[in-house]
Amino acid sequence: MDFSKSLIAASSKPLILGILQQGPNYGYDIIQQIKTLSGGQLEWADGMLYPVLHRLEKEGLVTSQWNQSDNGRHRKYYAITELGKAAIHQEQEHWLAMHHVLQKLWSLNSKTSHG
Amino acid sequence: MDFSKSLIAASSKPLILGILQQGPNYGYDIIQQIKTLSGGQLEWADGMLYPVLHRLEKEGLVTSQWNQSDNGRHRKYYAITELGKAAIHQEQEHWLAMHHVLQKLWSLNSKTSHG
DNA sequence: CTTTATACATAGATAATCAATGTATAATAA
DNA sequence: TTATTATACATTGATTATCTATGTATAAAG
Repeated sequence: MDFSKSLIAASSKPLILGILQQGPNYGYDIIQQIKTLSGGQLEWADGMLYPVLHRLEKEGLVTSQWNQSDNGRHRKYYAITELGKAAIHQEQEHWLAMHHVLQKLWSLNSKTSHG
Repeated sequence: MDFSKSLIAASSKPLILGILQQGPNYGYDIIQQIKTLSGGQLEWADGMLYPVLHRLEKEGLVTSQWNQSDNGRHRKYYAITELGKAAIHQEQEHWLAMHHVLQKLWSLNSKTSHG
């Protein structure tokens, strides 16, 4: 689909926080979930995700913890904080507000402009 | 409302192109329209708008033309091109696709997670 | 020992907002 | 004339973000 950088940027925070609201998760699986959720439209590279996770952690919206999986591979599990849950609501409000502005504009333009 | 930079960035292109689809317009008035459309939530500074307009022109999505207004002040009117109209559709598709991904995620999280 | 999948991390190029600043015209007020 | 406010366009510089490329490491399959 080739989404623009800016749209990816605008969605990364609510997307990741939203996934973590379902339970703690680690980077590699978050990428798979994003792909699944979007029906294959969004394919994040790992080099994209980790800097975002580190930023969210720095902002106090998530915490991280190293854990061993069944396989013996080490995984860094991220969990959402209370601050992170509040941020989800804020992100959701902002997104919906912008969505309504765009919808209003699109509805204006879909009407024939004579009358 | 204090929208994030990234959300402003993601909306700037569809917002401006959408406004210009209603007819040619100039920078100062586009800012007023954005404010009106958003119910006062979005207040763009002129230093934000003009670089975006220049970028859109460089991309061939809009054209510009100097005109005198009734007052005698000179205004640069921007008009959307055919390429610009096509870009609107693309922007709209991308926005809606992302919107549906987020909505799916939010609907998952609004359900109680025991069952 | 090679390849593939999993798993995390950083560096550097590129691109974008946005506050601050500058130029200029017209109207209003002293 | 001078000052202020609203209109109108433009650029600079600080900051912030993606995202490709690259690196490290473990485990399984062959």
